[in-house]
Formats: sequence, C-alpha cells, structure tokens
Amino acid sequence: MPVTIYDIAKEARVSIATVSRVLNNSSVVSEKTRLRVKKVMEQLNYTPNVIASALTKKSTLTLGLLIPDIANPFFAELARGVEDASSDFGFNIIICNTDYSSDKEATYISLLKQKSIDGFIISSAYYNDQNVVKLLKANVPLVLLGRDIDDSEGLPVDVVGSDNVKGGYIATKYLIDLGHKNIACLLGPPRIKVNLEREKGYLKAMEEAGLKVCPEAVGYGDFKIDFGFKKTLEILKGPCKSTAIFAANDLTAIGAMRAIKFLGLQVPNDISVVGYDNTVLAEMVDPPLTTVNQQMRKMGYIATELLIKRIKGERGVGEKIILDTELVIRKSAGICNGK
Amino acid sequence: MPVTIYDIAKEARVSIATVSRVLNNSSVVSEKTRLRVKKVMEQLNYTPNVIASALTKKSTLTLGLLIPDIANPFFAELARGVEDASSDFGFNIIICNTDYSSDKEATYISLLKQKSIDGFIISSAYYNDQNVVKLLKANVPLVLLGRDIDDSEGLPVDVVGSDNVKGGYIATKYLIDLGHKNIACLLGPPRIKVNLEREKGYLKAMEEAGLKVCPEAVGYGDFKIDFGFKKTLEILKGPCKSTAIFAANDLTAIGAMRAIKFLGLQVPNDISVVGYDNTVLAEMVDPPLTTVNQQMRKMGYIATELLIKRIKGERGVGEKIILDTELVIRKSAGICNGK
DNA sequence: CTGAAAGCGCTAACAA
DNA sequence: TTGTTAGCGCTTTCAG
Repeated sequence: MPVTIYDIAKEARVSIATVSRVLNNSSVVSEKTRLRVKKVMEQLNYTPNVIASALTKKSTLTLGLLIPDIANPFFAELARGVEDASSDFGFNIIICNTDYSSDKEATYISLLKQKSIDGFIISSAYYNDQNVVKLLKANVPLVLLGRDIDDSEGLPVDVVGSDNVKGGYIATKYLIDLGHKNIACLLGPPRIKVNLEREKGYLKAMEEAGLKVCPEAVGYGDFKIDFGFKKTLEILKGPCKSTAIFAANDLTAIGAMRAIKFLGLQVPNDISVVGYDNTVLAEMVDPPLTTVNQQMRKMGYIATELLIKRIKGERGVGEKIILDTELVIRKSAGICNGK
Repeated sequence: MPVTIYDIAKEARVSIATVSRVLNNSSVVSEKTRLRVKKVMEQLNYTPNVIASALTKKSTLTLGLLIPDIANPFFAELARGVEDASSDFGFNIIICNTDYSSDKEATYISLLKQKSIDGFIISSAYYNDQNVVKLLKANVPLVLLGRDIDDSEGLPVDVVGSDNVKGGYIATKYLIDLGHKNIACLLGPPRIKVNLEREKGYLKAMEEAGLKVCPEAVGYGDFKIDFGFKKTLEILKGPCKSTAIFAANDLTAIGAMRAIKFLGLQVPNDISVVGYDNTVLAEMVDPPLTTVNQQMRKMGYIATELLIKRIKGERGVGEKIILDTELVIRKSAGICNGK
C-alpha cells in the first residue's frame, strides 16, 4: 500500500539499486538520473522505510536514554539536552525511567537491544553498575551522563559529567567565607559516585579552613525532599550546632529549608542552605536557593554528540568530559550569626 | 554474528517456522518441542530482532510522544504517565519536543512514520492542528493528550483531557467566595483549546455571581512566567482594581506572584492568586500556590492505554475521556481585603 | 554509471 | 504439529 523503492524504480525507469543509491546520496549516480529519481519520489510522495534499511544497515538512528525519573526536573533538563542533540543529528530517543532500580535498568536494556538501537545514554548508573559493564563488554556504544562508574574492569568508557569535587568545594567554601564553622552535609546515595566526589569537595574545604566536621552532621540519603527534611531535623536537634547546610542536590536542600522553617527558624538568618544542580526549583523556593550550577542541558547535548560520533566511528572510546561548575548565589545563605 | 532463529532451529533440530512459532506463543506447537526450543534459546542467549519482525508484522511496539517541552514540569509529568503505561504494556516511547512549533511537529511526525511507530500521543496540538488532521485522514492511530482540536473534519478522535470548564469555574468561584469581585484572568495561547474552556469556566462563575469582568483584566499569553509577570504589572497599574488573579497555568501564576511582590504588595493579603495544573512548582513557591489539580500522570497513563487498545484493534476510535479536576487549596489566595 | 541478485531476520500462508 | 517457501523494503556486492 505505501510506496516503495520498487514503485519509484518503475516510474523512473531505473533499477531499485539506483533508487537506493540516490536515497543514500551515493556519489556514483549521474546527476541526470538522480534528479529524475528525486522528482518521482516527490511526485509519489515517497518516504523511505527506516525499518527495512535498519535490517541490513544495522542502524536505526535511535538512541536509548536511561534515567531514573523524567518527572525529576534534573533529569528532565538532561533529557532536553539529549533530545536537542538527537534531533540536530537526525536521531530520535527512547526514554526509559528506571526508578533507581538495576532490574528495571536491565530489562530496558535488553528490550532496547532487541530494537537495535544504535547506542545508550545512561544517567542511572551506580558506581559499579553491572548492566553498564556488560554493555561495555559487548562493545555496545554508550556514554555515561552525569554519572560515572568505578569499576569498568579496564574497559574504556565515555563519560560526560561535571566537576563534583569542585562543586562541593565552592559550595562549602562559600559558607565558610560567610563565617560558618559548623557546616552540615547532606548527600545522596553513596552508590552514586558524584556524592562521594561532592563530599570530597566538602571535606577539602573544611580541612583547608581548619574546621572539623561533626560526624552526626554528615549523612547519605536518597536525593529526595523528605530525606532533607528529616535529616535536617535530626541534625538541628543533635549536638552539632550547625549553622549551615550543604545539600548535594536541590531537592534535599529544599527539604532542609522546610525543616528549618518547621522548627520556627529562618533561612538564611538562622541557618544557611546551599543546594546543588540549579534546577528550576531553585529559583522558585523561598528564599531562592543558592546552589551549584550544573549545566544539565549542555551535558545532555554533549553526551549525545559524543555518542553519535562514536556510533559513526569518528572517534575512539574512553573520553571523559567534565564541564565546569559554578555557584549561583541567591538568598538562602547568609552571614553566620551563630557562634 | 548475533544468534538468529536459524541458529536456534539448527541446534533444536526444527525449522525456523517452529522457532518463530514459539517466539510468538503460537498455540500449535507441541509442549515438547516448545520446551526444547526454549532451552536452546536460553543456551545460545538468543534475543529476537524486533526490527526484522517489524518488517513483516508492521508493528514496532514503539509509540511517539509529541510534547512542546519535556523540561516543562507539566509535560514531564504527562510523559511519566505515558512511559509508565508503555512500559506496562511492553511498548517504548520516543519523545519529541516541538517547542510549540507546527513545523517541528510536522517534521517529527514524518520522521516517526518512517520509523514505523505504532501510534502517536500528541500533547502539542492546536485547536485546528493540520498535522493531526492529516494523521487522522491517513488513519494513523493517535490520541490527543491534554489537548483537543476543534475541527477534525468529521473524523473521530480519541481525546484524554480534563474538565477545563469546571477547572476555570471552581478556581474563580473559590475567589468569589473569598469575597473578591474584581478578578483578573490570565490565559495561555487561544490557539490551545483548553484556554478557551478555562476562560469559559471563569466567565460562567463571574456571571453567576453577578460580577462584571473588566476587559483589561483578561488576557491571552504564552503560558510562561514572563507573561504572568508583565500582564500582572499591567493589570495592577490599570483601571481594573483587581484583587485576585486566576491564571490558566502554574507558571503564569508564579509570574503573577512575582509581579505582585515586585510592586511591594503581598500574596495573598493584597492580591490573591490561583493557578492551574498543580505541578511540583506549586508547592515550592512562596506562598504555596492554590491551584487546580489536573491528574497529569493519570491522564498520560490512560491516554496510552487507550492508544494501545486501539492499535491492538480492541476498540474503535472517537472516545473522549475527561478526568475530573479539583482545587488544591494552599496559601496563595485569601479573603478579600480590598473594596 | 547502472542493473541483477543475494541477503538482513523474521512472519505467514500453504503443504505435508 | 511441523516444514517449505515466499516475501517485508532496502542495501550491497559483483558484473557489465
């Protein structure tokens, strides 16, 4: 029913091979026949069948994006960058929500492989993600986005991320410069490597300033509002006398702010808060959140570019691109009024 | 290189037809051979090639989702519902950001058709979207999500949305009950039908209460923060003496709140604001936004279910599912203190 | 520069 | 219940 290269061939009085050649911009076709064929294609309103070509060419012009949750503004922003690049380079993307589950991740991976996608962009990886290692071993094109793994068993991986150590450092340093000495640190899951790095930055700043960190004021969580809320309550009621909090993402920071208000205290007058990511939420909350900016959209874009180049064989594998990170100063952190 | 049904067939000592049959759970295979074939599949770690089967079956188990912008929390939430349902039913989804451009929409549609996707979920439609009409005419399975078109030229369309007239009505009625008489109304683009409906609800409530609407206090915009900000400035400086604002989405409402604060006024003490959608942002802003809840995730899920049923031929076309809508009362609207 | 023909991996009659 | 055999729409040698 739909028009195929056979129809075009017949109408243009050439073989299907020739039609295929003009379809693929093969240079060996004479200008004259190329024009003729193109004209017929227009006339018959021909549209090539990607599925059929995929069967032989083994290329679907489709990429898979694995993220924990598209409803989380951080990942939505990454996804936008990924889709922008895909679109610019003629690819499409299939989005999968893994909900932080390795099993779901594995299921999606196997499904997408059956669909012969050309490569994966993975934002859901843990530091020793076995799914990723398997893909690497199978030599499937992939790039890690905003995540890194520790143990790739010597296999080279492409990674696009940002400077998390620096991020943790500048956030903490900023609080220190405001006079804070007891600074709490709320991290995400330790299975996600960025948290270790952000903690490292935090510790570095503290150490440099000769400040000691109160063990009860440092904790790992799940990147969600509720964790920020509960942990902050715990910390503020505990022995640490924290006057400032560095949170490893905006959601946790927002939870912290709510806890502070809940206790009848003020941000930043009583307690200062600095977040991480600079999602849309940061400028929505009250007071607007001072936070470390990750260039999420750009990260997504670059990761996709990288992957596509890899797919096209334009480059080898094993590149690490680390984007810069900077502090966006809003109103949630102020001069230390405590002791 | 990868293992095919031929390898399985040889190893299991059956024909490829039989292998294909067990792959498709055809009932005519004897339990014995089925088991044998399955075992071989496991042993050889076989994974079927969806592309190849798609070529004959004309089914890719892939859906296309057209939205303006995944970075907008409203659409991200819809997308999550869509992906959840897709995943539950064994489908995947390709997400496309149209940026409110009919041209981009058309480009994506043609690309996805080339990829033989099974159907479209469209959240980017205008009230007379020609792209949609064309798809309808071509009898391509599709469902409109959170959007409706006016002129489908007599062709039946599936629509999943929510009760916008009611939404506009209850938001306005709530403000009226709080004693407000001069209520402004900030809408989205009139090309998007929901805005006409929300306006209708607004007008209905006003009329019922015997209130007259001040023409300068009603305006169409683009659903963005900036519009809410500017239009509110204009209204508050104008002749209308508005003491309350109903905005047709949360972003516009947030812009309105910013304008109010910018003028040194307070929300809700001086001016009340009610939004629409109940995105994450609503609970983030200060004060938390009273807003009309649309069950976005559910809408996305149901729309996808509907589409999949349609694809499987389990039902006809032309269904309209309208989810209920309700007011989520937070802190951005209060008793009228003005005249 | 162009055409013939053999697949890509799987499905679906049709036979057996 | 199972096998044989044409395709699905396109790409890609290999000849010419």
